[in-house]
Amino acid sequence: MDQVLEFVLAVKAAHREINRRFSEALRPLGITVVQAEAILILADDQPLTLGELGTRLIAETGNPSRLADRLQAAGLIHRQPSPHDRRNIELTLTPYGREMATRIQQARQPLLDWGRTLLNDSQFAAATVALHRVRDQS
Amino acid sequence: MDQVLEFVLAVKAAHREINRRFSEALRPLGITVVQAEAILILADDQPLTLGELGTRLIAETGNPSRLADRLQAAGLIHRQPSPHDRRNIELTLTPYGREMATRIQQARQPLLDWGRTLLNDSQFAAATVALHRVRDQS
DNA sequence: CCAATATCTATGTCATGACATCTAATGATA
DNA sequence: TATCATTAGATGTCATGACATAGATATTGG
Repeated sequence: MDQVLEFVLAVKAAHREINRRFSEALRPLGITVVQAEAILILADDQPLTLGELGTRLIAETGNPSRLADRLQAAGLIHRQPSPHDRRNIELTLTPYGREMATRIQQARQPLLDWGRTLLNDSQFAAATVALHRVRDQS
Repeated sequence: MDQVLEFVLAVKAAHREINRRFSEALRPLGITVVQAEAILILADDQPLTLGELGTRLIAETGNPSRLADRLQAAGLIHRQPSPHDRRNIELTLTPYGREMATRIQQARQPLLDWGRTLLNDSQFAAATVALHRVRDQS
């Protein structure tokens, strides 16, 4: 088969498998993969606006309004209009959200350890560079 | 950042970019990426049951019943219970579906050409092997 | 042959991505 | 200043993935 097509299928399959494993690890926490990613992003850098969060989630279009709805409903984040520009909504973690961030990291660690057994350093570096080419080279 | 995490993010970003470009190329045809993949799979190997199609689409769980609904509603496929085992539904392309397969391949070709400029043969091979590791190495 | 089990598909639900459109708030320009 | 354009977010719609469950059909074991 065409080499490019094989690569594309491999990207798709790897993405699925990664999400499947992460989702499984998160099941005891009662949150989804995307919700976990959002919480970790906020734990690392607060406050963020909805648009900034969307960019970091690599969700290109639209804004994660509804994702924020669910995180807020679950008591994980606060949502507050910025005093400087009331169009901006600033998101911050609640105490429960910060606790959840810790639990997510704990749940994720075995996956990262597993991942590290798959490839050696130079293989990871090469694969990551190759994947970045898809986005960067316009 | 952790090397595994970088790799994971790169997989996600590459997958998004690939889908974005393919979706854009397909817009004139009025079908989605997954619909196009299903049609190409059927064009290559008919008839297929829903389960077999699901496997080839790398959609691990569930079955693409609703995808088939839409393809059928669009006049692209036929859906017929297998005479040997009436639990199986055999999918085949209609003449319109076969014509669509050709148009999809034409729309996809520029993307494959673009893809080939991103990496050389050995880079593609190495990246594909690395990605397969994620699925194969349990 | 019958009952239990397994398999395949359909369907309901939820979260998400992509897209379009709408509103509120801000900024820019005549 | 008044109007228009821009920006951020909210919301509606559709297709999909993941998951659970139900119904129809086959298979298997007694």
